Amino acid sequence: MTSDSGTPCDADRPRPARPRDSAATRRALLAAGRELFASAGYEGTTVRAVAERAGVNQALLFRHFGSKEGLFAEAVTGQALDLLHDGPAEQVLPRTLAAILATDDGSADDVALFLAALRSAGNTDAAATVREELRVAYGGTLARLVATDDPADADLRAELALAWLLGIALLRKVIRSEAVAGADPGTVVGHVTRAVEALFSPTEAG
Amino acid sequence: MTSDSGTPCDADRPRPARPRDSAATRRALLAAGRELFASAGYEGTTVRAVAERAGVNQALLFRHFGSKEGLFAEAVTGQALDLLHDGPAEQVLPRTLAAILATDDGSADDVALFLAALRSAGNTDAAATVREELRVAYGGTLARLVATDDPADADLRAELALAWLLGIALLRKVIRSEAVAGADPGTVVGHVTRAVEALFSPTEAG
DNA sequence: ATTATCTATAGATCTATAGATAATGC
DNA sequence: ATTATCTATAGATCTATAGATAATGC
Repeated sequence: MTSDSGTPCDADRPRPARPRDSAATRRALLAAGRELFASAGYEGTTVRAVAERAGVNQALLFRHFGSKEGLFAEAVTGQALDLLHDGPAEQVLPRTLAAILATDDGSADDVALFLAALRSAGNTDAAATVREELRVAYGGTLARLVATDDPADADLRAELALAWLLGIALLRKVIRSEAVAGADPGTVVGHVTRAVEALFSPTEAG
Repeated sequence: MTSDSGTPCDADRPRPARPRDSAATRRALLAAGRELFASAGYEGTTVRAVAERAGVNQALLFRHFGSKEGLFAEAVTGQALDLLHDGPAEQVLPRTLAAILATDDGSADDVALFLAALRSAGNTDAAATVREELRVAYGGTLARLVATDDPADADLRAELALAWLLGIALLRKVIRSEAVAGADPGTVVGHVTRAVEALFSPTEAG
């Protein structure tokens, strides 16, 4: 039943001969990786899915990044720390929170690092590196906003605030709670800010 | 080099003939599943690893639970809601927090539900069910502690508190932050309680 | 001639099942 | 005779690689 000449069905084009653009291929793989890692985690993302989403042959992923871990590291590391330095340090928390609440599922660029860190089971070295980078950068910035003499206590309170950001991202993106997802972002920021002020202000005892 | 008779090496015992105890096998699989799902998530846990940890043949897992998802559902669902009802509702938050901070890696029984929900990539129906169950049960209990007239706002604030618990569990168990992991549990509970009081108390506007 | 892209497949998992073997209950 | 346990393996992935094919640069 296979006609010898022509065969106009889509299945056996002789290869569409993609435009030769190494840099664009690399960018496409990075973008696709960020999206999929963010939405499905490291283990839930296959290299085939990344390549398909990028519109690129699967073998090119290995040519460019060596391994799945290599792609993960380059795609995610350092990605969303932009948010941390994208304004005054005093407003890191509302700024990050707004980004978490604003992004839709299409391009989760800003919070990709958050979600990838959350959802990657973490047996991977690359995932552990990403999480550590996130923790140190955010924790350090937040710690300077805490009103206390005790450095250890400042670190603790800062990381408790970071934990809240992570948890809210989780509830919003993974658990998809309607209460959080459907709420007015301004209201959420207001509540969280008020509570974090209590967390960061001096305790009555000290 | 293989001796014909005897061969005292461990490798070819004729099968140790495990004690026949269907109920014990089932319990062992459930316990092993809880531990591994909690520490590695759904996708990071293989049925072989569960069976090995349970000291049970891998095929028995399917005999008892039908599938990996079946085991996950039975192992995790309804597991740690005990914590929710294990004392006065007013103290759900410090009680859960104390459990999150107290458990060591060996037997993460009480917070297994939290962690399994966190780390399972969620494409699984069973994982989504677990997360939803957790959200509804905790959210509902916490919402009754919020001082506000607006039900929608009470739900929102309650789930923000739940998000915090999830985030703290994440930072403690997955990211393994030393600041949170090494802190005195009482101190952590104090900080969080103080901030949540601000979150749950009436706003100045309303 | 060099370099990007694609084909085809090796090798290592992992879930799940069919059917053999051994222990208990009657 | 029934039921728990075990062996062995099918079938479907998934990562990674070796080497063929086609497009660009000189």
